Amino acid sequence: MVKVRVLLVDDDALVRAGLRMILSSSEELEVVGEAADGADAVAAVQAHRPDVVLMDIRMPGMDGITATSALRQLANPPHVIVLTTFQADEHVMSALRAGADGFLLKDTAPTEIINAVRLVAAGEAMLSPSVTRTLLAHLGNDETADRRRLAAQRLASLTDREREVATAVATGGPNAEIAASLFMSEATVKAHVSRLLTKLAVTNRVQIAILVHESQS
Amino acid sequence: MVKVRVLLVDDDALVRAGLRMILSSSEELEVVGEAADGADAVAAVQAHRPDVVLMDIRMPGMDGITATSALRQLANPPHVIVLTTFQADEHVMSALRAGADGFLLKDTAPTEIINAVRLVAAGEAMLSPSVTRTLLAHLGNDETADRRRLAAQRLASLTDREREVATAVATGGPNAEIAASLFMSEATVKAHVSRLLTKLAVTNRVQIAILVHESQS
DNA sequence: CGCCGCATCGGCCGCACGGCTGATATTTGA
DNA sequence: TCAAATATCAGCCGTGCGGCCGATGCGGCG
Repeated sequence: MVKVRVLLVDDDALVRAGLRMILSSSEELEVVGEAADGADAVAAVQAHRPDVVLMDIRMPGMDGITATSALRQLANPPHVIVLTTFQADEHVMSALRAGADGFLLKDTAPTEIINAVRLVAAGEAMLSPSVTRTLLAHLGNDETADRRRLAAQRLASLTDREREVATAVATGGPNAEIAASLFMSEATVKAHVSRLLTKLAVTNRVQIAILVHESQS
Repeated sequence: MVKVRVLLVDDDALVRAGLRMILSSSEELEVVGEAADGADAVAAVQAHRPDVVLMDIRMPGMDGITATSALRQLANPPHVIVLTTFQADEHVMSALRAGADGFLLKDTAPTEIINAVRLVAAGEAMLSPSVTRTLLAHLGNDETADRRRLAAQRLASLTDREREVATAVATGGPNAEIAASLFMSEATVKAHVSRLLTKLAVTNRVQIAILVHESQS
């Protein structure tokens, strides 16, 4: 059976040593290299062709997020697990968008880390529970979805024609263009927009556009 | 210590019995009721006020997804874990959008199920690894994400200050307000906006707002 | 029938927007 | 250290935006 090849990326040598200890306790894993920052990581990946990269976020030079993006650009990219102490929400989202297959907090139990590496190597994904929480929140549970519902609700009070004008406004075109696309006079567009502003209780067309876009997010 | 109150929703009595067995092996959990379809589930939730609902997707009558949506509308809604045999991608996404805090496959180990219930009761979230996989795929695959990346890319060519102005423009306020919030003169705001229009290759502030909002979706 | 909501258009007017030109610090980098 | 980029501000000016008033036609409803 071929071992899973792992690369450790962390600016702290102690952390790398600790991880190496943990991972080496599994027969199936093999640490094939280490790197201290993002740039090193890219080079090390090309040199050692690991299956999985354990990546810290906070590093001098190229940070873990950008490094992850860079790695995913490579041919035959490795799977990446982000391993960090904090879970600031933006980090979570940007790491996952950058193409990470895992996001673990450093207080994760050693056996869990090993398990995560094996899963990720097999093409699955693994997140710490609280990270999953953040992800789901961003997906549409909380305020994001509430804002969407609210926007949709306000737009619902409009007539069909008004809503057409609103979506046209949301494309960013000038009134003349909107008039043409909806087969009406520019004066009519202005009349509609005026009514939209009052009905939606906003002060200019930018906010109309925002509402429309929020309702469709 | 107060036990976590659990409600089982599945049209198959055998499955409910099995789950009851599994969960009752934990001291911290207490199955307070069962339901055989979505409508029953809503009624049972109102009757028993569970902390966590284990919800099957495929059920006669109201399915698990709609039931989940319905439950989240309630005051003091319970956490919902979807528990199903298949993991068709649309099911995963719509369940999570409906507000599920967990999504487990029925082949999940009993201890994992118990663990998931405890986590979810504590406000965390828990997904089976392969479900996480699909979720992440949907996060970075979509045309939505492509549009997001494109927008973000265009905004990346801006300077920090310009980006601040852009996000301020995206709030829909007039130039004077933007000037005040960023501690600069209105003339400077106009200068920045003009440069934004050229750099982003758009024709008016509405389109700036759209770009900003797309980049953050 | 008259009333009302909706969609359509026109004109007037003030103001915010956006283009253009040009000027002065400050910071960055070669 | 000097040039380039960036951030700051000013004035001018034309156009689009948005407020306001009013008019017409059309369909539904009591």
